[in-house]
Amino acid sequence: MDYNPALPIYLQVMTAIKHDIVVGRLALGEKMPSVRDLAIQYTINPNTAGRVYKELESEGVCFTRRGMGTFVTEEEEKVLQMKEEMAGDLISQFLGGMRRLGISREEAIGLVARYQSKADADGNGK
Amino acid sequence: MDYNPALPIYLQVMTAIKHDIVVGRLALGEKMPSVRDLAIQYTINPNTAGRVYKELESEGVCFTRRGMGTFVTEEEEKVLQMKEEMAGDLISQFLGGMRRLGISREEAIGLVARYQSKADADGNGK
Amino acid sequence: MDYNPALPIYLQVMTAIKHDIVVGRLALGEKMPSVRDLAIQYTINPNTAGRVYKELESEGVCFTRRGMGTFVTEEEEKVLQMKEEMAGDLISQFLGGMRRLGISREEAIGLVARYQSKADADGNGK
Amino acid sequence: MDYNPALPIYLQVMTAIKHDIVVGRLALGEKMPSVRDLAIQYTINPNTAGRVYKELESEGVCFTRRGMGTFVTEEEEKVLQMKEEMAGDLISQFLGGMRRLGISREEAIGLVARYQSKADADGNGK
DNA sequence: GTGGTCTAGACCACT
DNA sequence: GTGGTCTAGACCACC
Repeated sequence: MDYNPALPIYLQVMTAIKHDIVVGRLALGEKMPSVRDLAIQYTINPNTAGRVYKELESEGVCFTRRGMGTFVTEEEEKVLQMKEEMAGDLISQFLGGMRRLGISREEAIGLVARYQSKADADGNGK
Repeated sequence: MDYNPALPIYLQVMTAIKHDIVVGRLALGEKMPSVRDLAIQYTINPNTAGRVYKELESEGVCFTRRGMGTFVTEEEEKVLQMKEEMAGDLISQFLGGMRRLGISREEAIGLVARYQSKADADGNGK
Repeated sequence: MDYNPALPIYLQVMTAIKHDIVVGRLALGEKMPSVRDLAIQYTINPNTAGRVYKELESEGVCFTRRGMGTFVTEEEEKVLQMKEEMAGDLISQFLGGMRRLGISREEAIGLVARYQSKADADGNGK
Repeated sequence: MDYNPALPIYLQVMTAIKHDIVVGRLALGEKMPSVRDLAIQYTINPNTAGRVYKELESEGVCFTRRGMGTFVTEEEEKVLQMKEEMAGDLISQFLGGMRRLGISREEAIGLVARYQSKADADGNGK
């Protein structure tokens, strides 16, 4: 994983973990890596890893049991909410960019519906 | 303007200028700031500013006359092409993010159509 | 190498390298000197050497891999095209000079066919 | 007229004048501009203009009569010789360039015979 | 005044 | 080690 130096690393790791939960790579209630393992896995400082879990817990994304470890929340509701929030961020960013290009929401929707990526459109990679 | 350290400054300035052209803040054929003024305006080195214009020219976005200055292209066609390209990039990035959340294009379109920004919900029209 | 002050150095070095490729002193796909070595070899600034490679790459003459180096293109087609282009430039310049002397293309061809260099006439084969 | 800083100006002016003679813009025996007028015409120093005539005279291209001025040679033979010499230089330079591209004289002749300039070949200027 | 080129020296990311 | 970017400051040619 490579980090955007403009953003705090702990935020970027939080986002990556939320992704894992939303798409099911981390199941509801599943045990998450130890702080030390998380630090190794993301090549970050153990202190930073600890902060990641602390912030995620404050958002209700996970909870910790002393001596047991950290676990993904068991509330499906919460996961749906996360998904909506992350999707909302994407949409907001997308519509903002389109607006800056002078493109309305309706036009944007039409464009998304018709969108063909370059790779799809033509058969060659160049 | 604050720069994303993950991207070359000259690319970010190029994008900002393209935006200005696409939305008409810079008109077709209009004289653009001198290399030195651009450097001041974006707080970059005159060399970097020169590179911005050179790269933009190689993309056909502007043209330059020695001793006269740099000018926005006079081909409206080119501006439309730029707009499409920039919109395409936004869509690609948007759909990629949604796919990573496990959301299909069709679902994404539905979400965009129903999307209400926080600001809108609060009654803030801006 | 001594440079013609009337032409940008980077263009002259580009031409020299293209010559090397066209006549096979630099083979298809072969690794080219590093930017720093090129700078030493041609007694130019590393920045200028980098520009040479960048411009050559934009012409499709070479390609570059980060951390690996710069390599001659692997497309023989491209080399043939370069050769034709460089020959075309020579011919254009030659015919232009002849025309300025009031000599037609047909006459020029006849002169070339009968041409004996001073060195040849003296029996010097080089 | 713009001068190539790599070559002495007086040589460049000499070449320009020889051109004028070879193509007949300056006729056999015609009076040439005074040293002062030549200096103005080519925006060079009068000393340099004097040197131009001195060198041309030493080559037999012109002759001077005290109190009368400088005149183009009256020997048609000489003009032919100049033309041949200048054409020979062009041919030598041309064949040298071709040889450096690995192209023989015979091939070069074929290319010249078939040569179509870009402008001639296609009807558009771009 | 305009853009174009060059040098010097620095820091970065990738291998 | 590789190329890529950026700054600083200089000189040039053109208008």
